[in-house]
Amino acid sequence: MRIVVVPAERGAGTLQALDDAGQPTGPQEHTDDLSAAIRQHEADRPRWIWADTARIYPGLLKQGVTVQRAYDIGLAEAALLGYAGRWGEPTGLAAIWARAHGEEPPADEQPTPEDDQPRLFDDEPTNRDFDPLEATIAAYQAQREPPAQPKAYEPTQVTRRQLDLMIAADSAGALAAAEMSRTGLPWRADVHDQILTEALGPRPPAHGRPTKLQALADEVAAKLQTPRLNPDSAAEVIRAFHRAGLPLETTRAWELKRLDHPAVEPLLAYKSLARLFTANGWAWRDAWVKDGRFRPEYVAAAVVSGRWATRGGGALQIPKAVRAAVIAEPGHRLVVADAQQLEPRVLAALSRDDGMAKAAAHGDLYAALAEQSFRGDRAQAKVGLLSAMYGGATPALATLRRSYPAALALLEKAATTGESGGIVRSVLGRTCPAARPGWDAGPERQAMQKARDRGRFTRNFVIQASAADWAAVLLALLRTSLPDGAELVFFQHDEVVVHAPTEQAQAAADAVDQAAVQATRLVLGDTPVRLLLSTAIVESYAEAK
DNA sequence: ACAGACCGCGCC
DNA sequence: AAAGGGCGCGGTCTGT
Repeated sequence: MRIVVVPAERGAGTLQALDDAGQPTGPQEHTDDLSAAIRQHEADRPRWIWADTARIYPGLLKQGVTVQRAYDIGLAEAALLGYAGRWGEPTGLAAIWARAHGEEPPADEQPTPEDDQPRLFDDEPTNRDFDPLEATIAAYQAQREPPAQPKAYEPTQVTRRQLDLMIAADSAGALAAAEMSRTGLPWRADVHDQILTEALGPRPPAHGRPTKLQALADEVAAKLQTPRLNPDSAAEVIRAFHRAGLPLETTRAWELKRLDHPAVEPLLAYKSLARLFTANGWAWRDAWVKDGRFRPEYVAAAVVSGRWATRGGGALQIPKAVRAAVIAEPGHRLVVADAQQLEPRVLAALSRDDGMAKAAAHGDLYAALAEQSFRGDRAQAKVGLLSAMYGGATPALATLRRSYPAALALLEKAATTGESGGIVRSVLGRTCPAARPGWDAGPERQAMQKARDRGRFTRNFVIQASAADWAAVLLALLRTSLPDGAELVFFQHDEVVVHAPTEQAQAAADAVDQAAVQATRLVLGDTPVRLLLSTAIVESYAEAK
């Protein structure tokens, strides 16, 4: 069963059931208390169809209402327009929302009548009779039609089933994102404080530097014989090293490491601690940790590759150094599960490269590659393959091309497609943005540079986006299969953390394993490649891996 | 004084 | 071993 939801002001709204064909069935239901109405219907486990989960669901959660299944018209639209090669086109969706709330839609989101391309919102009226429920239903129905194909280029065949799986996973992801933003990641302020104090010294007064940081800054200044040197200023640091007779283009850590100078070691130590202090120090905690939980705002499918983003708190970059502060609450455990070597395994499955699939059929893909082709040199195999997926060049590249021709051909085809302005897709049909007209304009050198840049992007996109497909499906499956009391508290590209009552932790870990098996089958089909998840049941996040 | 570009680094 | 993909954030730098 499907029910369309259109919220109105002050918690009111309208519901309309749809049949399997997407046609309205039964009467419209107007309610002053949308949360209560949804709570009541949720007993039948409908799929809720609405314009924008991120704008509707947090309010429901606040009222204590959770739902199992949703269809997010906005995410579906982004996916379908992208698939049709029409990334970023303005559509009628914002207008539906705005008009439902009595607002004028922003000018840049108003449909452009002179655009003669078929729209997903063909019939959106511009008069005052506008009916947001009708428009929402029309948008949903339009999305059930087969999507248009891009005229210029069709990179891979994707079935409607695959697109629908992507939309379902994105929609479930949006639910999970709202839930996780509300739940938050358990965070022990006292443990965090110990970590900071040990590394930096006691918390300094506002605008002050911690003692250990100041000591390192002084040491760097002394060893470069530059009083009052600001180690945060790249320009000052470079000038100081030049005065010392040492060449330096940038202040990146790897470049500094090549220099033989007594200031290098304290400078690197300063950079590392300064990063901890500014990015995850006391001020960060004041801003983001409340009542024992770190609550960032998660945004599902926000990246063009389908990866999630977060806003605020840098939740996808929690450094290893502070993960010890993530501790399960009393009577609970953290189930930390991460997909090992996800991207190379996805490459092996997508390319159906026999040799690489063989290496990916067991535990350590890089070690197997090393045995097969690199005289046991695992580091060379790993760096070589990662570099090939990112568009770098290593001595290992020639060997990889010879030993794993299908895998390398997939990457190189994606790269050349991008270089010539084409688009590429993930396994479920997530499509990279089209090159803008004139994207490679300019002098030849510059044009070549832009082509190479786009080639590296599309080369990586097919892998990163397909890995994101897999992870999104995994999360969608896991979200509804966790045991009672277990909650998703963190998701980071290829890793999930579940907070569960101790007696349910093993069941939660089993649910993760099952979700991974199912996600592999749904996304990658019949493949010898194993997508391994390591699950650890721990008290502290730092104990995992 | 402020805004936006750029850098560098954390995570994947 | 090379310095390749994606992101968010806090710092400096630059232009107004």
